[in-house]
Formats: sequence, C-alpha cells, structure tokens
Amino acid sequence: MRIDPNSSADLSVQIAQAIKDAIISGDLNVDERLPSEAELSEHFQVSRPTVREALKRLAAQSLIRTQRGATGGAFVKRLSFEDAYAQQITTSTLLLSMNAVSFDTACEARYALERACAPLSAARCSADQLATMRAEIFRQQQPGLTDEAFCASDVAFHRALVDGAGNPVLSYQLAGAVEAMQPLMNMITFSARDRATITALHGRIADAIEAGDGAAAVAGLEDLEGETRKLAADVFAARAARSA
Amino acid sequence: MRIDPNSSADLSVQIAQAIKDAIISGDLNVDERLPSEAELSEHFQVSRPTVREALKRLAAQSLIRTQRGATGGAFVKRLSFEDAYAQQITTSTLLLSMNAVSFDTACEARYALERACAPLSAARCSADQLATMRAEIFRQQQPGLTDEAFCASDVAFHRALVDGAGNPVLSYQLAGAVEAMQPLMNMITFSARDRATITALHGRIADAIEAGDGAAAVAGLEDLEGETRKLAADVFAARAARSA
DNA sequence: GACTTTTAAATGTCAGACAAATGATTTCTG
DNA sequence: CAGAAATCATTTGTCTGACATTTAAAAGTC
Repeated sequence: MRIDPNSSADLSVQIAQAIKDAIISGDLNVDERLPSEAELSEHFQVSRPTVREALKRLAAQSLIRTQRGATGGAFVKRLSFEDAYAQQITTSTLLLSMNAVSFDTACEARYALERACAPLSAARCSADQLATMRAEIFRQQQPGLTDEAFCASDVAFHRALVDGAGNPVLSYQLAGAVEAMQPLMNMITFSARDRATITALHGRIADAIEAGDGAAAVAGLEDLEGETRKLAADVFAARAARSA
Repeated sequence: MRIDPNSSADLSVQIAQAIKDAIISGDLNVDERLPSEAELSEHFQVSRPTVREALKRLAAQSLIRTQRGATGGAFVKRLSFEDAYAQQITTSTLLLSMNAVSFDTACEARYALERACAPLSAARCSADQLATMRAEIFRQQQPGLTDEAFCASDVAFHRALVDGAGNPVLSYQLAGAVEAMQPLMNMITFSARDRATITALHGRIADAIEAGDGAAAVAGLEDLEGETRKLAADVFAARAARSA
C-alpha cells in the first residue's frame, strides 16, 4: 500500500484508494483488522485526521466497519446483500431524479429486467412470496388507498415477483430498477378504473407464476408495461395541455 | 437539516445523513453550493474535522464534489451515469467475491438480464456497437491471446450487446452483472476448442442482432449460457478431483 | 485599458489534546 | 481459589488552533 506524495489528488483520496485496492485484490481479507489510525498515519506519513477522512470514505462505501475500544479498529467488512441493495437503490433513485431520465426509458428498463425474472420466478417462487403478491393485490383493491400507498404496494408486488426467482444476485441487480421507479410512478394519479386494470393484470401475473407458466407471466408483464406507459403518457399529455 | 446530539451514532454519520436527505428530498439541488465547512460546523455545533468527515462520506458516494479557492466549497453533484456504472461495478464485484456466490447463480443472473436486452438491442443496435462486437469476436479468434485477455474481450462483447439496447438505465443496471462475472470467468482455463465454440456463438448472436432478430439472439444467449455453465462445471469438477 | 499584485475566502493538511468506549489485566473480597 | 470489582491500556471519536494551498475577485500600476 503506497501513495504518491507528488500527486495532485487529495491524500485522503489516495489512501482510501490504496486500501480499497488492497481489499479488492485480496491483500486484505474479510474481517481482517486494518492497522490503527496511528499506525496508518505513520505508514503513509500523514496526519491522523487525513487517515480518518480516508477511512470515512471507505466506511461510506460499506468497505470497512469500525469499532471503538481496546481491541477495536477498522475491519474489512463483508459486503452484505442488504447493504448492496440499499446502495443500489440510492444510486438508482438519484440517477433517475438528477438526469431527467424519461419515464419511458426507466419503464422500459424496468420491465425488460422483470421479464427476465419471470420465467425463473414461475419455476421457483416460494409459497411465501406468492402469498406476498396476493396480499399486495388485495391491498391494492382497497378503495381508501392513497396514490402513494398504491405505488408502494405496486413496488412491493414487483419486488416479491423478482425475489421469487430465488437468485439473490438477480434480486440485488433489480432492486434499483424497481425501487427507483417509485418516485416516477408517484407523479401519476390513478383513477379507480386505472387501478382496477393494473390490479387485474397483477392478478393475471400472480396466477401465471402460481401455475408455473413463465410465458404467461411474461405476457402479463408486457401488457402491464403497455398499460403503465399509456397511463403515464396520458398524464403527461394532460399536464402539458393544462400548462399551455 | 438537524442532528440529534443524544444519538449514539457518530456525529459525522448523522451530518452526512442529514445532508444526504436534503439532497434526495430536493432541498438541495444539483450544483447548489453547500454552506462552507465553517458554517456547517457552526450550524451543527460540531468541530470542522467532524464536518469534514461527513463531507468525505458524501464525496465517496459521488453525492458532492468539492472545489478549493475563493469561490470554492462543496457542491451537490449531478450523479453521472459513468459514476453510477463505476459504483455499480465495484459493489457487484465485491458482493460476489465476498459472499461465496456460486458460479451458477451469478451466471444465471447475468444471462437472464442479457436476454432481457437482446430484443431491444436487435431493434436498435447502432452500427458502431455492432462493429465493436465484431471487433471483439475477431480479437477472440487470435491464437496468442491469454485467458485473461479472452475474458476481457468477452466482457467487452457483452457490454456492447447491452449498450446496443440504447437504454442508459438498462446499461447501468447491467454493468455490474456483466463486469462482476469477469473475476469468476478468469478462474476458467479455455482450451482452443472452448474458445472456438464460444466465439462461434458470439458470431451467431451478432448475426441475429444485425438481422434484427431478437428471438434468435435470445436463443444464442441461451446456448452460450449452457456452454459457459458446462465449461465451468467441468473445470470445477476437475479441480475437485485433483484435490481429492 | 491591460496587466500585475494583493487580498480574502475556501478547502487541504498538520499537531496535539481530551473524551469515551471496551477488552484485558490486576486487585480486592468472600 | 473463584468471582467480582477496580484499574489500565488501547483505540476510535471529537475538539481546538494553526498553517498551506488554491482560486477568484479586488486593488493597484503602467
């Protein structure tokens, strides 16, 4: 682990990168303890605050965890699926909100990915996950539901569908695509008829999954994508007309 | 933006979270300047190093950028697709390497996602991206290529395929799945015959894309997945036999 | 007016100190 | 001797104050 004192990059950036490289390359293993801050500042010939800034950078990426006390220190952290989900969702949400990604683009990506899951989900979905889908469909039929709650339930339904594939890597990859759509969906107001259409399609998809019919689930998702995009197009058109 | 001085959480974590929340909620807009470190330390009633640690945490997540000098400071950063790709790849790679994810699980996820792209890619792939695919196929046919270079070219081919869908959100979501496989693929040694088989399948997929035939591309990917998994299974079986 | 110098503001880095947590050690007590 | 309590040492968390460096704007100079 070395840094270049002549580099124009901030020292804490360089130190963080050096440690990160050591982790990725396997020089530092999971749960292995890093040298103490004092030792690191000695090693890199920088002050302790600088080392600390580097360590905070790594902690922000869930690469290390720190512990106070006699046997404490910074330890290489095993990146959990849960942490990875959270990062993925934050990044996806910000990416969409900051880059003026069109509804259609995001929607297309989301449904393309979900269709990839559907056959696997049809083959392997657990009773528990199917029950979650049914429960969310039931919730979506309640008349008093706000638009936001309806969207949240929609997301929960789709997450159960994705998790039904029983592949944690797939679930992780899709967490962002599904969750990041929620803020966009929240811009839509759903009429009772819209809700009925969507909920019916959800039911059709759940039936297909339960029957182990991947192709039917894919077809259901295709229709749902069409419905969602049509709905969004109507909302945006109405909004444009009103402001004109 | 407030913090709770009685919380057990580190101050820098709380401050980072408070600022992050302000960004996500839209209280702070892209390119907006945050208060200076001195002002923030005044506002949160903490010292400047603590504020700095919080800002470094945010910088590590590409949420802010800092600039020195008279008109400098910390600015809310527009999360670029490029930054998001990089984060996604790092996270995915570490997730796979630290959690003993089986080759099959990762492979299944990757090909499921790629199949989701194939029809879109067949419909919209640019000449440029198709040329990249052909170039990588050509490279893969060179006899002197090391296994690592072959894998790298394989990744480049698949990235071009994914990018061909012309949907940046999709490309972002898949960057991790495609790139994170590389270290796993690097564990495999490819015989000349293996390479020929894989390269031929790549050619078939590229042909299908060029012909705008999404179904054929999907079929090609299915065969490629089968081939890859068979290859890996052989390698792992041989390794197990040798160690027994 | 154009160029140079100065200045002010901001981040980057350093040094040293104390607070707080926590496991290990030692001491005390029964 | 065993167990509980007190002490200690180590490490991270936080604070204070200072100086270095960068940068743009203001002031000065020809």
